Amino acid sequence: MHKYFSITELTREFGVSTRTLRFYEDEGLIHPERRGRTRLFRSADRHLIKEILRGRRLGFTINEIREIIEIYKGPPGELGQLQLMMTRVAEKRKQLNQKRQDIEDTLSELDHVDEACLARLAELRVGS
Amino acid sequence: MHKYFSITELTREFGVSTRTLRFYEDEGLIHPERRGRTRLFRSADRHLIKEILRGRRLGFTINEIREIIEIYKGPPGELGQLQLMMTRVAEKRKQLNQKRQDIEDTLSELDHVDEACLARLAELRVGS
DNA sequence: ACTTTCTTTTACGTAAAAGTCAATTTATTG
DNA sequence: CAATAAATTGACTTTTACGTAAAAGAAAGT
Repeated sequence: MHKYFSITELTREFGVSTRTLRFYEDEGLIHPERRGRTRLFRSADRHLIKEILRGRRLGFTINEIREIIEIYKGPPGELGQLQLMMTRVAEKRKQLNQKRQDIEDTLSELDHVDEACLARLAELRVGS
Repeated sequence: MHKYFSITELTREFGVSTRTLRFYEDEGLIHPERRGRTRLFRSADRHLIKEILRGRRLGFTINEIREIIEIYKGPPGELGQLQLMMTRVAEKRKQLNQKRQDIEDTLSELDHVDEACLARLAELRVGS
């Protein structure tokens, strides 16, 4: 039952360097345990790394990723904090919707390009 | 019929600095005309800027954006080039689909957070 | 015990994408 | 036409997100 992951295990799984994982720790995004000086990653850390890399693929900065991770930490007890959090969630959702729209637009332009390519191919085959 | 846009007009429209637009020109992404030394942007440039910023929001690098823009320039005549281009289109589509999946995943996690917040709010209102 | 492999810390380096500043030019307008 | 505003280039700086190298401690196989 493999309780811990080593750093290289995770670098191999996710295709990142040890430097990157240590950097994320420095940034306070993950908090692996220690045996002596060696880092021991648990599956919670592993899951967080997934989230981080997902954010990275979407072009979020480390700070934005940090915000998202903070959000995941679950709802706080106090009313004011709750309302603040819901505002933040709405904000992130807005950013994500914008990105989604950007993706749809780009994909549809790629579709046009593809069609144009196919048309040109057909022409070539006929031997224009 | 407003044939040209000035640089500041476009910086205002898109919320970027003049330095940024000049940077994109240096990178060969846009090619505004010149009257003397002053840049004159046409709507084609304006449209390109939109594409660039869209790519930027999605976390593409300048080089990746350049690739996308190259793709938009329309299908080439020669067969080999055509096939190469279709490969590139497929590649970009793959990246975009990954990003879209990332967005869906993140949005659905935000939904969970939101629900948790609402639940907690309800509790508070009852006065737990 | 020896070697190999992993891991650590510390510190400096770097590429990308602009920001900032200074010194000019050019354009506009009262 | 002098003044002011807007635009230019060029050089230097900054921020982000790591890369890389050095030096050394620890673990594991032979």
